[in-house]
Amino acid sequence: MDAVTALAALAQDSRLAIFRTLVQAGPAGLAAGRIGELTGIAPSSLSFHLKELAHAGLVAARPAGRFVIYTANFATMNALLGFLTENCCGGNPCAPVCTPACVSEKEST
Amino acid sequence: MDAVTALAALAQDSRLAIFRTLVQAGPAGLAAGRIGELTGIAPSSLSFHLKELAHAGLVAARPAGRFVIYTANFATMNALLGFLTENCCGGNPCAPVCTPACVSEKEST
DNA sequence: TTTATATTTCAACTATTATTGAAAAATGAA
DNA sequence: TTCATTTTTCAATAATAGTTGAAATATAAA
Repeated sequence: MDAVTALAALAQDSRLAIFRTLVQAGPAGLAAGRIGELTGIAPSSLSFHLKELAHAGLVAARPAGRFVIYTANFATMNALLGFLTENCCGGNPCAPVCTPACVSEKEST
Repeated sequence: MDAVTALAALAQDSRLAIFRTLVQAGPAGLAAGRIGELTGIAPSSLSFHLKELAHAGLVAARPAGRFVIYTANFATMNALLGFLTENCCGGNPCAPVCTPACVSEKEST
């Protein structure tokens, strides 16, 4: 995982909105068009940003008929959170360092 | 907290290295020059990036003699992590949603 | 096959960001 | 006061990113 790539993917209004929408949608995901409705992003722009998120490994695409279903990649998200807080305070007992924040059904193996 | 601002601040090699160094240094923080030594970033560039991080609320500066001590802002960091995972899977029982990853002494009140 | 729907691709434009080196400001020591 | 150290500011340069609208692709329905 490239943390800078993932962070850059999230560091943008449209993409952050898309990603959070998918996190909240859970492992079932949402069709591209539905994401567009929920976020108010134009199709062209939406496609661009979904690709950026996919490139960063933060979302996955799965064709379903003439729809494309996008889902958040919870493993990447958790890895990113872990990376940010890695070895916090030099490992000294400073806090409850608990990282995984969301685990989809498929990834709970 | 503006999440996009914080993410943008972290979405850059030098700044991510600086921030993680400060997270690991804990609440004691580090002088600017020491951060430069540890990360290999030139003074001018370092000053620029520290300001970006401070603007985003991710680090704080504290003068000490002719040094300036920088510290990570753990509250902002935790708020950011929480924002990313907010209402994960629509609130359904999908995972151990535990967010705070690091709490400095001063912020444990 | 024809039509409608869903999504992606492309080109053009505008705006923002990172780096460098030299100089300036602020503080403390001699 | 004079000198050395630490950090910040400034100007110039080079590279990257987001939006829009029209057209293209692909799948499904009539």
